[in-house]
Amino acid sequence: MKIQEVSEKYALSADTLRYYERVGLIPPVTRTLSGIRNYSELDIRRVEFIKCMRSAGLPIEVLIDYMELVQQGDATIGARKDILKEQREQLIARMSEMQKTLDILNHKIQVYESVMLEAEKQIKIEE
Amino acid sequence: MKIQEVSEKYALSADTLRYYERVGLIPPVTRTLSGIRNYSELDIRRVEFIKCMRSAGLPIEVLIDYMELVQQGDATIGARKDILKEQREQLIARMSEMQKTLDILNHKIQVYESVMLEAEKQIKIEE
DNA sequence: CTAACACCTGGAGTCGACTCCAAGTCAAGG
DNA sequence: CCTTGACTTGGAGTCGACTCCAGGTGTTAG
Repeated sequence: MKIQEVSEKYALSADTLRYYERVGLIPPVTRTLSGIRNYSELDIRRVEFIKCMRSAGLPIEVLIDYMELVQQGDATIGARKDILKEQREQLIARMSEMQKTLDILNHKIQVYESVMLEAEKQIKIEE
Repeated sequence: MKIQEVSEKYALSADTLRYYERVGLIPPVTRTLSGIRNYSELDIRRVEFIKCMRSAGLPIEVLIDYMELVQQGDATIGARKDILKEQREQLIARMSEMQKTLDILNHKIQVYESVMLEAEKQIKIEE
């Protein structure tokens, strides 16, 4: 799979895919003889994983550290688990912040809605 | 309430509070005669609201637009509601992305955990 | 009255995460 | 063979959201 296909499939720009590889978020992708990226199944699974983690806001630096450990093999499983657990806690914290905000948004929208209904009634009375 | 107290109470730096005011996220704060910010109840409620919205990732630009409408009075209630509804949709979308990621994190952590348990057993057998 | 410390402003700097560009190479159709 | 369009690299630029700084003013404890 060439870079543009991957880009389209995962809604990540080709520039972003190259950037991810450059900074070590994704290990070097398979290439054709002439040097063009040719994403393998494994490369694509990595892109998918990184996209998912990024979309939840995990910082690039943390993911670089994690992917480095993955490259180093099974001896690093403990360290990897620690990273993921830490990120899970932070993710849960962010989600609960967001839930609070969502509740407030819902409440405000509801208030606006009823204010608008009142205003409409008022107009009807005046008619 | 002086800026430092507000800063401590809401865990926002004094610089950030001034920045929010400068860009219009918060309308000009009450001042003492000598020009020092003296946050009123209302000012503080605004800080609280903005902090909450920002912590859920609502963009500053959107919040500036919203706060501008708030300043313009009741005629803008419809427009405000539209903004909030739009932001609510985006928030829900982000949260569901995060839930997916959380599921994957949980799964990965669980796999690592069982891999580590297996390794331990292996060591026991070898002993 | 002065030292020390919080506050002020305008503007510049930083940081994370891309995003764009120039200048060159490669692949496929006519 | 030549053109056209996708690919390559290294490096610079952008964007959102702060964060810091210099140079000055206000305030309060001793």
